Amino acid sequence: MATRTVAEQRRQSREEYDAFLDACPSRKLLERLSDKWVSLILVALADGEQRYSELARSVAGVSPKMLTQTLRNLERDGFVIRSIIPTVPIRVDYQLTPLGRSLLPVVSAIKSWAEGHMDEVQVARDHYDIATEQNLFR
Amino acid sequence: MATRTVAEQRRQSREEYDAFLDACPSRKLLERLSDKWVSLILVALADGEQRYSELARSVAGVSPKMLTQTLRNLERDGFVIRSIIPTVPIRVDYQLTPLGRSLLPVVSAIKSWAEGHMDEVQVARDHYDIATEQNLFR
DNA sequence: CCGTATCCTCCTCGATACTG
DNA sequence: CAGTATCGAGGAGGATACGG
Repeated sequence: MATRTVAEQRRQSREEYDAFLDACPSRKLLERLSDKWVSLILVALADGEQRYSELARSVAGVSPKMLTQTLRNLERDGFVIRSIIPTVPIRVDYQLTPLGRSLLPVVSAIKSWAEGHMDEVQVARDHYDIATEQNLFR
Repeated sequence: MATRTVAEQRRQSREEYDAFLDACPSRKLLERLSDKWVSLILVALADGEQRYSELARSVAGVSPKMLTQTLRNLERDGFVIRSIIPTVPIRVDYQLTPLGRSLLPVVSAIKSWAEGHMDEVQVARDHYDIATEQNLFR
C-alpha cells in the first residue's frame, strides 16, 4: 500500500466528518448550530457569565421555555457551564466553556454579517419582489 | 451637540442593526441564515455554478421541495443567481452572487467547525448523559 | 430535467400558569 | 429567581404524484 503524504493525511482527518452526508453526525450538529437562538445566546455570553434573567433580557423575545431548552442543549454539547448558586433567591450563572469559546468567532461572525449586510439584502428583496410581481401581469 | 469621534461613528453604523432586538430586521435575517439547508447549499456552490440536480446530489437528503424553497429564498435575498438554459432537456444553473460569496466564509466556517469538533461534542454529550442518568438514581 | 402541487405529519415554538 | 408543565397553533419539512 502506498504511503500517504502529510497533506493527504491531513485531508483525510479533515474529512472524517462530512456534513454533506445525510447520515453523518456532523450534519445533526450543524443543524443544532443552525438554531434560531443558539448564536444569540452564545454571543450574549461572550463578555462573561450571565444569569438566566440577564440572558432573557439580552436575547429579547425568547420565551422561558426556549431559553431553558436551548441552554440545556448547549450545556449537553459542552458549550456552556451551568452554575447554581444556592443563595436566596437562587442564582444561576451560565458561562462559555473553552469549546464554546472556540465556537464564538464563528457564530459571532454570522450575527455580525446579518447586521452588516441587512441593507443590501433588503435591496435585493425589493428588486426580486418587483420583478416577480411584474411577471404576474405579463 | 458634541462632535462624534470616528470610532463612535463606526460604532454607530455597526450597531445600526442589532439582532439581539426582537423587532430588528437583522433578527429575521439571522434566522434565515440559521436554516437547516442554507449553509450546506451555499458551501456546495463555493466551487462554482451547479445545476439543480447536482445540488440535490451534493446536499444529500434534501427533498425537491426544500431545495427549491431554500434556493428561492437565497435568490430573493440576493445570494444566488438562477440561470435557466432552455435546452432540451431544460437546464438550470445556480451560482453565488458577490453578496453570496461574501457570506461564504461565514457559513463555511460553521460547517467546518461542526465537522472539526464533532468528537469533542460527542464526548461532552456522553459525559452529560451519564451524569444526568446518575442523578436519576439518587 | 426541473421543478410545482398537494397532502399530511411531526415538532417546534410561544403563551400561560404554576412551583421549589 | 429560575425554571417546569401543559396546551395549542402553526409552520417546517417529507412523500408522492404530476406538469412544462
